[in-house]
Amino acid sequence: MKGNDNVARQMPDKHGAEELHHDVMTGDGRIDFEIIEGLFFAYRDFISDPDAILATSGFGRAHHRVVHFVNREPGMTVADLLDTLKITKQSLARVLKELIDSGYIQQVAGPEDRRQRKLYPTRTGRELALALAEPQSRRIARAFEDMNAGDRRAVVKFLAGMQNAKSD
Amino acid sequence: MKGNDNVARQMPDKHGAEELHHDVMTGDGRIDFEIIEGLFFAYRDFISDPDAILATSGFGRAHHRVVHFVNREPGMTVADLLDTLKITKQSLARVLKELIDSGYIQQVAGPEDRRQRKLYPTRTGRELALALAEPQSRRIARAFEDMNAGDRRAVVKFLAGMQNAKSD
DNA sequence: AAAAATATGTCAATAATACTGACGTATTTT
DNA sequence: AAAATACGTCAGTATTATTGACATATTTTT
Repeated sequence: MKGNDNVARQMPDKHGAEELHHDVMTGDGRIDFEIIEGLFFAYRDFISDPDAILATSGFGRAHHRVVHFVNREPGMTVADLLDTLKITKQSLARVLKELIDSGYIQQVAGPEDRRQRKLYPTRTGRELALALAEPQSRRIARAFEDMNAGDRRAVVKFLAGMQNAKSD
Repeated sequence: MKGNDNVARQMPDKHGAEELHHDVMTGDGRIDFEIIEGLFFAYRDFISDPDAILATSGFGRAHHRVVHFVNREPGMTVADLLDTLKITKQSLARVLKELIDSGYIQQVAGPEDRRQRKLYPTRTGRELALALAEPQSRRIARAFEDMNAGDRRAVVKFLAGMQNAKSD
């Protein structure tokens, strides 16, 4: 009973007079599709660079994010990381454990508060983070190629403006 | 045998003289961390708006992307969609089927090539796409609030420059 | 007309990332 | 001593994605 019981061939208009939209959705100019789609495609391609590198080492995007932020803020705690990534403790657990077991990150008990695990990158962890950031940075440089300093400031301001207000 | 065999407490520096980086990764100024991180946070918060709406209707991000692009280009085929989303046919299949079964999208056999399934949004599908786009657009408008037309052009150009070259 | 290519669908198995809820342990604060 | 905190872990589940193989309808090529 396999195969292609291709509904469309039998009934191109199944529910009879169901109204279909053949016109492009414009939102009457009230929706900024240019930016919405620009962000989607930009981000899709932006993360494809590190994805290709990660695929060879058996890691995924979650590992990338962890190794990135630990390198950017050495000594950050697990709680800091959870807050930055906005994921749950359980989601982070496996990824972080794998990075520690593979020698990319190490934990050190907090000097004041010994309940905390302060996270630090090893030399290899630093190298990985840089290797992942490099193609992304090249892509960014290419995008800014013939733009001026004001243009760059506009982009930085825009990206900041897109973010939720910091809670702390 | 449960519980917390907290490695960090026993051996804060497990591999002995393993070098840890306590310094912030700067990339010697060769890596554009400001934009890399700006993009990450901006995108993370940008997709959190529709996520909240989708959660109530039992759909996920994949459904969002499909319903969005079908609305933006009614009559697109399955192949078009695969090319836009850069996912596999199998990944798309379930999501598309659910949207069709729920009455958000309909298929019509291609008038010239009857192998093709041309995809069209129903009225409900159009409404969903607009409802999802609205908070995103509001966020974008807020980000552009006190920026001028040139700033906006810079952002558009930047987002375009971040994308891979079109293959066709 | 037969063969090949194309567009799509489907089955099976699997992986990565994420979630909720509950509970355990070490440590610090009250 | 009790409560709160930081972290880890177990169990179960959901979503999104993957690869590979194969089926069907249709169109194009030979």
